[in-house]
Amino acid sequence: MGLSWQHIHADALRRIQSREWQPGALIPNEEALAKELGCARATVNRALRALAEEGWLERRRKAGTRVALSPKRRAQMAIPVIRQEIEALGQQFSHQLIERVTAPMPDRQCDALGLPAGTIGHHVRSLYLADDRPFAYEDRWVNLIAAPGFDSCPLDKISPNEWLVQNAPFANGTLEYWAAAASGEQAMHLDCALGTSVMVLERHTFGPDAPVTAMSLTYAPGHRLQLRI
Amino acid sequence: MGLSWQHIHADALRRIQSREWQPGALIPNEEALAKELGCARATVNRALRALAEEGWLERRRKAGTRVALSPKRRAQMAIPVIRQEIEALGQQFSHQLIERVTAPMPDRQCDALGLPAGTIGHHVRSLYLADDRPFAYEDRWVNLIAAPGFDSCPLDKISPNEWLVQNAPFANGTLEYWAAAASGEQAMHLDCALGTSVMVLERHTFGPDAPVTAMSLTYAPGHRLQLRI
DNA sequence: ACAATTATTATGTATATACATAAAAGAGTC
DNA sequence: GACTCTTTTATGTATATACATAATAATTGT
Repeated sequence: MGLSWQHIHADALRRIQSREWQPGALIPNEEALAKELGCARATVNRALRALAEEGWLERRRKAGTRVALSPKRRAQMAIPVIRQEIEALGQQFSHQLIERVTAPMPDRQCDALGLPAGTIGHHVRSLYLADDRPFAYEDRWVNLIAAPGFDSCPLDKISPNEWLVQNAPFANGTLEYWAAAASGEQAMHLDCALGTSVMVLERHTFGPDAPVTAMSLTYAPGHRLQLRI
Repeated sequence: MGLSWQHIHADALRRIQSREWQPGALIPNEEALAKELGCARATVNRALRALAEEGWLERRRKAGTRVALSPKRRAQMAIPVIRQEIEALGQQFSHQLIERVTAPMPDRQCDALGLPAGTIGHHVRSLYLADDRPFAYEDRWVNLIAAPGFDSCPLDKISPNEWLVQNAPFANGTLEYWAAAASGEQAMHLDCALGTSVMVLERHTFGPDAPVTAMSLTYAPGHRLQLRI
């Protein structure tokens, strides 16, 4: 067998990084590369397609393949699942239910989820702990249409997030982070001073048919969001 | 021709989201699916591989393909290039050089970049503006070995980041966000009160041969980091 | 000169075939 | 049972071939 597509991938990446293929320049076409490297065109295609997905190359039919001008590379992040975040740190995960109640959803959440104002939802506030120290404070509204049974599920052993992951269909969503000053409620539960700088994650989740949940997660001070490139 | 891999992809995704294929369950193998759907195994492979990359499926040789238990899907983020961030908001990008000096790099940056303590670097502090309002404050150390000429490049028209993107080879790096209270220096340049909650991005960039730069970027209050899933 | 049409071409995809490889399952041994 | 070794098997990859498609380049018509 000839070369693997990973070889071609590595070789092409080397040429890009060494500037043998300059930013913006056209590179040889698949057929030429295949001939030069002694493999099939499909193999070259596989390698170049991967490089394009990684942001190193830009490909267009007929126009050819060129090195990305500004390597607008993407960082990838595993969507945070708190239990895993905590266990990855070698700490003990636990959670506490603070309050749960079925009530009309605030306008802000209705808007974000695309639901009519005043839609009834289930509101859950809870606290996640790592080694019994506060890790994050969660404020969540759940659309009972998309997640029937959520209002009557036990939330002592399993966290709201885990119940939803297991029981509600999930298609896509949004994720947004910002820095905020801890509110009184947040400061109390996270065991920090009022106004401490904390990271907030707001997430909206949509199922294939209906919006599922709007969640805001306030991390304890010092939390870091790491992305790998 | 038979079905396209996008068709298979969409059909499989539908089965996952409708829970016809339950989380954790094994799905039929490629050959069976190819036969059922009336296409070649390679086509099924392409579709399932894509779904695995997106986090919906977990595949292992011989063990087969199963629906991801917790769909630990990945969010993707374009690595922030400030000019683009600002121009995407429809605002005018500009930047101001605050100070540049060649000096021994602090231990913290040397450690992070894997350079011996006391390595000489070029230190640049600058401010990015959107419509002439402060957008972010940048504090950057550059390894002159990896980016020769950086200490003598003009930084009035072009920003440090842009110069480096165009002139220094770039292989990989790290990206880390957290919430902090604005320091006096940061508050002054970002035109906010001391201690205001701000988002900080720290980024380390490595070339194929040597570390390139350690950067810390403090965003003006209110900045939001949006990720798409 | 300019618009509309056609030809060309690089990438994109589908297919059959063959073999590689990892990991599970089974067989055999102590 | 615990341990090897072998077999089986689903995914992973490489290949040749054929055709699809989009975008450019060339050509034609006015």
